[in-house]
Amino acid sequence: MPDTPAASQDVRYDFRSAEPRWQRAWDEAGCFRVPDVPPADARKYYVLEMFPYPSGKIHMGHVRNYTLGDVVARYKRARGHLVMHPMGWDAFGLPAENAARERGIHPGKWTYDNIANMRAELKRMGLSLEWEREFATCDPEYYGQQQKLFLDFLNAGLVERKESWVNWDPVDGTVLANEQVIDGRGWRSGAPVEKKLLSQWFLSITKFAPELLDALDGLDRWPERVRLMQANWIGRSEGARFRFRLAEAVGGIADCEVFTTRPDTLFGMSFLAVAPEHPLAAAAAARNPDAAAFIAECRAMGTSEAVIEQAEKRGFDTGFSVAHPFTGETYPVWIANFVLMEYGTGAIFGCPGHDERDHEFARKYGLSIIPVVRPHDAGADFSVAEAPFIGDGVIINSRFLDGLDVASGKRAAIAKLEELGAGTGVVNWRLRDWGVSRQRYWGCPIPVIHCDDCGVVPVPQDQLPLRLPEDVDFSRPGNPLDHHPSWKHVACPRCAKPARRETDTFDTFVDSSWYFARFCSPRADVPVNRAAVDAWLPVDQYIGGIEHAILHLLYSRFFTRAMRAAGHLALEEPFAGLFTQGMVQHESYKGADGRWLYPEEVEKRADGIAVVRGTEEPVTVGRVESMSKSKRNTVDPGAIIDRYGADTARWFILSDNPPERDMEWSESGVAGASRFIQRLWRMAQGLEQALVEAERPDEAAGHRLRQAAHRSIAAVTEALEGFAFNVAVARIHELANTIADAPTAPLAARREAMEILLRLAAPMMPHLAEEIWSVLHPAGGLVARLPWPEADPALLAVDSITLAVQVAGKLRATIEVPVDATDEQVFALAEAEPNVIRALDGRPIRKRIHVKGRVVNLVG
RNA sequence: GCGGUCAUGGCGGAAUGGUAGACGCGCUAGCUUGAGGUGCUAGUGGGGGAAACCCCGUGGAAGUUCGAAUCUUCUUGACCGCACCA
Repeated sequence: MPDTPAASQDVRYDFRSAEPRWQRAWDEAGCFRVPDVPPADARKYYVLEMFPYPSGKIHMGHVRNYTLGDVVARYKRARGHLVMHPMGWDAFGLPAENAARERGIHPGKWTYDNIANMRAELKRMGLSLEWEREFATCDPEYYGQQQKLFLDFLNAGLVERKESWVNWDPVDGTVLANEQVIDGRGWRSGAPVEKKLLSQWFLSITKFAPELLDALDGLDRWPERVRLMQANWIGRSEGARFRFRLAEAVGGIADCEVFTTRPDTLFGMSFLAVAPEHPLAAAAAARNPDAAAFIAECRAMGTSEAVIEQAEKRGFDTGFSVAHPFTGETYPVWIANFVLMEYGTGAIFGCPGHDERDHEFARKYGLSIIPVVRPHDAGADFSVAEAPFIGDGVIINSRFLDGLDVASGKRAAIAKLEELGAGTGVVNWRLRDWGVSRQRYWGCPIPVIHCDDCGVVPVPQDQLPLRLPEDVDFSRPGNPLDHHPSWKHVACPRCAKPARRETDTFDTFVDSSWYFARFCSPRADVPVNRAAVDAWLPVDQYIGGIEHAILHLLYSRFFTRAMRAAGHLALEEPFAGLFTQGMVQHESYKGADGRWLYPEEVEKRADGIAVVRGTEEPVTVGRVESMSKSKRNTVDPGAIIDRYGADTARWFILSDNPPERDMEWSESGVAGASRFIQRLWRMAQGLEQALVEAERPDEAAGHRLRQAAHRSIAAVTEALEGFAFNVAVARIHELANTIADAPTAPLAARREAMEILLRLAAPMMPHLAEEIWSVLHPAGGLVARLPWPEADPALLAVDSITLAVQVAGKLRATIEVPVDATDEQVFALAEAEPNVIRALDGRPIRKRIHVKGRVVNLVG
């Protein structure tokens, strides 16, 4: 619509006053509140975005994540669902302790101050969140319930205490996660990391390994690649587990068990290798200082250095030997750095002819390489001397296996092993139990007490929550809980003798493994109110970053099953639908001296040259990459909302590209979104007045406008259903263009089209929708309460359509035909088109194709 | 190495096997407005043509089909995940 004089461009939409006003209105009307236990006839819908870590400020990734979730929540609400959309904080973790060490702020104060900041920032986005359900995982009310859950799991036999190898930082006196080990050194202390055997708590996730794998097939609203990543992580493999008898027992060890997926190649064996942590290696070390030195070297390597060393396979010949279960021949036992204690049995038989690692190892140490599988198409020159052969083929040099293919060779070898009582066919899993002990302060205390007489004793239920002490000292390295003067000293609940509290706290992944369930009844004095979780779970749509594709989601799936085993819910899968969003990226900039510059420090001049704002210093524009503080290519959401408003930020972030892909945040893109918001505001001016209709309003144009508006309903609905928010945005742009192009249509039609547009756009730009709606309907309610618009079928019906006419598959013309036109009518029209006649060039038509509503193709 | 995803104008992208490039950004020209981020109109894949139109075009090569961005095979490249998993 061309601007009328009354709606000139000085009419600006004042988002600064409107946005807070509508946020208050939604809040006061309680638009987003739902009961813990919904009415029986309610169509529930649970929308959840991965809750944030309270780092202090929200970033663009949060804006994208929460905007996506909010569109879903608002849309589903309009579709008549009872929508739960809660928010909370993943509030335990190391950064709070770092702040305490570096700046002397208590982790609790640091965390809650950050939460207050970020809550205010999120509220400015106008998200349809139910803040009444908010909690932080560091609230004792939350972690106390987590402690109860842990004790329930302990009772249910899902918790174990066992020794495990950890990355140990000898300077900080703490265990490091793999990602905290950089080049073999502690990320904070810089000290070489050691492998250390510690007694730790484990959750028995492996008990559910088959179920966790099989259930992936049913998660049909999860991205395929996430399911694949989980399947790989769980890592099921079929093979055989069997024993080699040692030629001579050492240190009381008489045999050595191995796991293999290739029992068919057993006759190609040339050595046996064990991990440096294997008992046989220890036995060798006890007799031979050189073996001990080799093992110590492997251990000092740490987990991360192993990556650097991965090319080099190293081994140590123990001098022990084992007997082949089929032939009785003896083979040497090596300690090898490439054998993992954690996988299988920590021991393998080496078959250099048909395994790359074994091949490399055998060549390095001059061990024999025997071919036992020959490719089906092998020529006379077949050899495994240079490279191993991994594929399928015919088994050779293998006595009773000769002539079989690989698959039947495996079966035959396993049958023989079982017959000999040497071993058995097994399924092996890559997944390991989940070690949850962390030697840290800012985490949920593990509620057990160690008593010299009674062993491990659970903290009694009436003493939960077991709170963290407030008075802790961060000036010393190590775990403040451990060196707290009094906290860990307690009487044993069972025998009343002096005992010690567990001073480890939980891995923070534990906190986030059940928060989605807690949201259903966040104030309950049990972990979850059964009626609430039965009604609300599963989460219908979960939205978050792909970086959590494995651990967080797998742990949550495990927790759901563990909670079921403990009787807290009846569910198998926590997240029925999962959407993984892409990252937010930005150009990076460097000044003349190579320093990184923030986007706001850079000015792009009209001549296309970038300079440091206010100077002549040239700026190098770098790659578009994920926003990171180190590269300073970040944009502060708060600043964007200050300048453009929340609706603009939301609209741009949705419009740029499909949400699963990485997006580029660009200044021009935001400016464009802002212009569109202002344009809609201008277009709405005057529509509220009961103006005298323009002379002779164009009823036909009005009808066409109405048809377009009602078709938009179907188009936008389809786009939103498919998470194609960028397409939904495009459809709304089209409708706006159509309205603007119909200035002669009757006011009522233009107003109806505008109202439809607003309601379709409302999930994405909720404030502007309310603002315009309130002008058009001064006494009307909130758009947030309106149902989704419904298209009038009469307006969707069309009486004629445009058909493409092809000649031999090439477009030559378009024709207008009645929708119910017969083939004969369509062909007659098509063949009369001058351009079609010319393209046929006098050739008779050999074939006529008419696909109703789509195309006509004539082949001459 | 194994597994997976993707490839369309200057850019982001759209397209149930049926008019490729919707919509936006950017750009060009004109008109307006007026000095701090405007508004309007027209155009904008490449080539040819005054025009009507024609030819080419969805990383590359082949195939299936009346018809392929879409399906199949091969190939190239980018990205992601796992990675000594026996």
